[in-house]
Amino acid sequence: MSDESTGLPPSIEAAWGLRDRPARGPKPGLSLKRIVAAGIAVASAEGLPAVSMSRVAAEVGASTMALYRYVGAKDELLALMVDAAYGPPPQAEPPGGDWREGLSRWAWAELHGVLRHPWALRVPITGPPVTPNQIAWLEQGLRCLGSTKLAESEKLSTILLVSGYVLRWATLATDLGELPGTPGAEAGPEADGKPADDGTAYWQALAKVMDPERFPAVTAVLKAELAGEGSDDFLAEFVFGLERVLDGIEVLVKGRG
Amino acid sequence: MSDESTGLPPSIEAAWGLRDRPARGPKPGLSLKRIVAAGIAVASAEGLPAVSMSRVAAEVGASTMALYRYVGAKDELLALMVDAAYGPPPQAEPPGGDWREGLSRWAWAELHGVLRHPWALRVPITGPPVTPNQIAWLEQGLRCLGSTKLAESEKLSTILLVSGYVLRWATLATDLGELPGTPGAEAGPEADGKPADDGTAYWQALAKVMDPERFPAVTAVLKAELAGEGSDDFLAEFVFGLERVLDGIEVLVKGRG
DNA sequence: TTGATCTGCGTATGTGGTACGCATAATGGC
DNA sequence: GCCATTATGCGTACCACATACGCAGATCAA
Repeated sequence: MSDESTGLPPSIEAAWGLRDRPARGPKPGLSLKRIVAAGIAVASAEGLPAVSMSRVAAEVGASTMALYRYVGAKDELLALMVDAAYGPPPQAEPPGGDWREGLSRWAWAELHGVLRHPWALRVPITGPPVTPNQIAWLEQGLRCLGSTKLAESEKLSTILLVSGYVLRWATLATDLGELPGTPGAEAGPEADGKPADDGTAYWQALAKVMDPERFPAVTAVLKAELAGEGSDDFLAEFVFGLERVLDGIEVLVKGRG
Repeated sequence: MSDESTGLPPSIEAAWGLRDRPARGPKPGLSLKRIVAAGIAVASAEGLPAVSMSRVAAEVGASTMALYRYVGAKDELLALMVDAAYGPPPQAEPPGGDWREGLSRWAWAELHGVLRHPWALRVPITGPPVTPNQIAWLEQGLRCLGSTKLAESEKLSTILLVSGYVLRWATLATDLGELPGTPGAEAGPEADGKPADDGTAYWQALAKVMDPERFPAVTAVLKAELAGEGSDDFLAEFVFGLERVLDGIEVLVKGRG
């Protein structure tokens, strides 16, 4: 039952620093790190769809199949890319500090991370987090709650809640084209003839297909958005939701304090 | 500038009921509805990866290319599948009712929807919602907030917040294998020799790769999870986060009078 | 009836993930 | 120092899949 097999793919174990290089055999000409870095370079420059095994292999100057000595499948490469894109989490507040301040910082750091690597938002989720940096982020988040009296499972749910908000918001924001740096596949933001999308294209399209009488509430929002309320500082909308989440957590924490 | 082009794909416009059938030409032998239903059938029975254009075509007794008379690309088919899976939203509370009660119902309905169609969680997001049912869900959610004094953009953020929580939670829960009905691609939950995953496999794997001294907070959560706290009723964890979200919103709503 | 128009779909193309197996390189044991 | 052992790089497939293109036949306006 408790033997040493983790059930995790070898490349993930390698990312954890397990799996020392075997004694016999030729030295590896590549490294996981280089491959992952190449994948990130491609994704950053040309978007996630451009990341194919052969494209990444070309980037490191190897053949396609050489990569499979380092990762078991493309999914693993993508997972490792996301992990590397996150990088190590920001340092924790001194223990005993304000949990709200800490979680807020943590959320902002995650936001900045995914905005620097928008492609990471498009990587299909294949399972719960198992890579070192992701776990390290989780660790930092949980530590922020160390001074509270929440149960362990509640802390986990709380972190999940905050992180979920950040990722969802970032995804929608990049979807709406309100942010730079999300090349769909090939072209830059305004490489074609059309003017750069200012984020209203979505609402305009909606206005044309929607019956205002059937959808009065959506119509009201739509009008407000087209009138430009709040779009002058799109981060203000992020702050709004984040404060809501933290308020909700605070209600609970104080109730236990 | 405001001509009649929506910029949306024809199949999406068709889902909105625009685009009457042209007068000339043979009658279509298929329909969007049938194609989408076939896609859902395949996804439900064999998982999202099994949904290929040829597989869906076989399901409706047509050739692969016939589908392209109805949808412009596979992405559109997936979007329409998700829309159909959501279906119409639950009926709104009588106007003026309690917003919290309404939003809570709304969140539960969404949860039940995605648990009935777990594959929908795996459909890659390609843009903001533009399909009729998705907009209808948005409408219902916004209406719940009709009795509050929130600004329009705040209402939108609020709905995004709640929906984001539901979807993230459902995704993680299905990832952990705690739920039935998520066939990865081919096999049922326990088709191979191994016993059905009770949801602890993830935590056990983590325990083996993680250094407890570097990750004390994660280790604490892990121990609690392995000890079985809360896993007896996995929906309790959903409730926890949902109540946090609603509490946070309530703080704001009450602050506005 | 005739021609415009639209449908179903056969064919073909390109791309991408990945199984398999061989030649080659490094190492440990003798 | 020689050889069995063990890894590595990678060439060669294979297969699945999305989708461009174009033709034949159906359908209806005139």
